[in-house]
Amino acid sequence: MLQSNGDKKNALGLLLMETDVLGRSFYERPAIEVARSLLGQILVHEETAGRIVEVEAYLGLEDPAAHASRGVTARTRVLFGPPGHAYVYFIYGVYECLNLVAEPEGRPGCILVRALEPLAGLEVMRRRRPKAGSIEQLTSGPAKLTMAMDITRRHNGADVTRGALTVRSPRGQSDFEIAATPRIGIRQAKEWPLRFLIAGNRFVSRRESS
DNA sequence: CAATAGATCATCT
DNA sequence: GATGATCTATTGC
Repeated sequence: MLQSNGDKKNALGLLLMETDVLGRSFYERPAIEVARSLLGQILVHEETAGRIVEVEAYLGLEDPAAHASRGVTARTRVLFGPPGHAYVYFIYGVYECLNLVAEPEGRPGCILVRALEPLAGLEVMRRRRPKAGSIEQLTSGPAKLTMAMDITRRHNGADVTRGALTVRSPRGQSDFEIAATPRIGIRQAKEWPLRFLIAGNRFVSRRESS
């Protein structure tokens, strides 16, 4: 969209002016509801920002694909804590993925943020992801977006209703259709339609799915 | 295009 | 000791 350096710096400032940080009550709801509501919201970390276009809901003990399904461990502790906090886990010895904790304290539902539409700090994102050949590839995957926005395990447990890492809501109305599909990359509960995305958006991690 | 292998380590069995 | 909520490069059609 915006091309010059000056404009890009402005892009983040404008974004902050036009959005409000989502509070605790937003997250203190069933995970599926929070997942759908997160679409179209803006993830902000330092000088970078992106619009959430794809998420997955993970439930509790009843969801065999969820990390929380085996109860409280050192890793899953934050999932059982209060909502509105980040759960960042390390996977495949290489990557980190960002989740947002939902549901009232004691219930471990969470939302995996799978793809963003880059809105601010594109220059920085490109530098952090030199292998991305196009803007579409910058943040179109759960580990791509954490790399592009420098979200790491140091954010595990961070409160996203305040501080450096936040989710913000645009004031205007958003108008888009939500598609639901099975979740990606799991072995258990493969068919559950808990992946939600903005229909037709070109920044989602996969075009087609079934 | 689609399929697959390799990277590489925290976490849990 | 095996496995994984992924990405990338490479191979093969």
